[in-house]
Amino acid sequence: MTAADRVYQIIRKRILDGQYPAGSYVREAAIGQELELSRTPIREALRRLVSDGWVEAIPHHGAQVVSWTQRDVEEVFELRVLLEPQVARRAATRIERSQLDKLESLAMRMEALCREGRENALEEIAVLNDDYHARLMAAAGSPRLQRLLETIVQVPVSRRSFHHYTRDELAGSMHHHRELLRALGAGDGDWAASVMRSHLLAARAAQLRFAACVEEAGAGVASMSRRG
Amino acid sequence: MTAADRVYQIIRKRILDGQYPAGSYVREAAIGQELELSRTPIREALRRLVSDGWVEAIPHHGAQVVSWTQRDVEEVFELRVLLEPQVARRAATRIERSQLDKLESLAMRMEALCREGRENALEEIAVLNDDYHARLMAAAGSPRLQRLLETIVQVPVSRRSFHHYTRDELAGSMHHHRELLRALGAGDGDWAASVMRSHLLAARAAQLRFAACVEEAGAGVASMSRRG
DNA sequence: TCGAGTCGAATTGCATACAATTATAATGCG
DNA sequence: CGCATTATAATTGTATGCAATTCGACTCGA
Repeated sequence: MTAADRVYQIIRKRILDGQYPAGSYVREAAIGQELELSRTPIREALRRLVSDGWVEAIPHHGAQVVSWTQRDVEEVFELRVLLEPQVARRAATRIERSQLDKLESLAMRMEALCREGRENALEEIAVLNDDYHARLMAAAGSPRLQRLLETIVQVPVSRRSFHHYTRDELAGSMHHHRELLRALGAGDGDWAASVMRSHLLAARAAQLRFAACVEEAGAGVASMSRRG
Repeated sequence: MTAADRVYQIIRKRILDGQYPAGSYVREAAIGQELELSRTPIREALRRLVSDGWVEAIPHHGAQVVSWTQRDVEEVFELRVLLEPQVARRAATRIERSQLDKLESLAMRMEALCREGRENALEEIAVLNDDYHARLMAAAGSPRLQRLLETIVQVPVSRRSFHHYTRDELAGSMHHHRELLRALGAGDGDWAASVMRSHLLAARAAQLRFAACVEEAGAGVASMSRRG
């Protein structure tokens, strides 16, 4: 692995974590100095981040971390609703027993964390959930579909719909994982795709509810500041 | 526009034209010398080509032009059948009169070329066809969907399904363009999506037929060379 | 006081030189 | 004669220096 690869992952992680907030500039010289590297590998990493849609390159001015509007979030959901059911459909006729077992184990661990209801259980569930979807994608056996989704679904943690779920919605999500396993086990692509679609539409609904809530609060704050 | 941008377009064009055949290596030094540039902008262009899936970067060895297998072609069709109907669906409720007129003009010119049946009419039709689809995409108003498709649909000319159409299939394709215009004019997303789907499935069928033909010919040649 | 123009600082874009790595081919050994 | 090993050449990976461009602040004029 080259230095540029490492820098790429470091910067991406910082964007995801919110360490580099939306709208801020990622300076080649600053990062190079911090990581004790020249600007060259930093530049390469930034160009990759540009093509992956994480930052926007403004000629001769810098690399700006992209801002996510509600419209962007909706656009991503629209694409996921198109593509991810296809992942499930393909996986249904291709997945092997061992992979299916692994998915089941992940589902079980998520359910356990869900029941437990600890403090930062959500974060752990999110990690397992990512693993679940990644393995499903691998089972689908379509490198292009995988690449497309990988460039799309990655979203800053602050935007993860997971964190806006009610207790019921979280339980429903766990149920989807289970049902998807049954559909996969039955080799039923239509069923699998349908479950995945429901899974995503549920997530979208939760996100929309959250966005409306934020919108209202924002309006409230705005009007208050206007009054003040 | 920077030098790296120009290099990117030059190399991509050469890959499309078959000037850089699949499997060959694109050397930084060679292109730099030819274009009288240093390796730096060449490198940037190559990295972009890698993320766009045109070449494969082999660490410390070079950038290799990707080879398209029949499986790759099928994968691309599968994705297009998912995504492009959505383009049509979105466009149906968003397109404006002026854009619609422009599409109609393009469709007319393609039909004229088709009737004319000149020697290299196919090439001209292909250009107009690309324009038609690009404008439709613009009318859909989804930058992400556009980016996704742009990175997917570009395919070396030698692979364009257009060139494998029978006369009837070409006429059918023209008819699809017309029907899509009617659907868009009616603002009917379902209709538009359905027409686009047919359009793509027809293209896929033509490509499959062509592939089978090549396969057979290849087998024949192979057996002949075995005999010889 | 406001606006236009100009100058300067900051940042990226590109060229060049060097280091690291890998494939290849020659060579020595079994 | 075949295989492993090593040396070499070719290529990419990285560092550094300079050029080009842009943005912002300051000055000058109305």
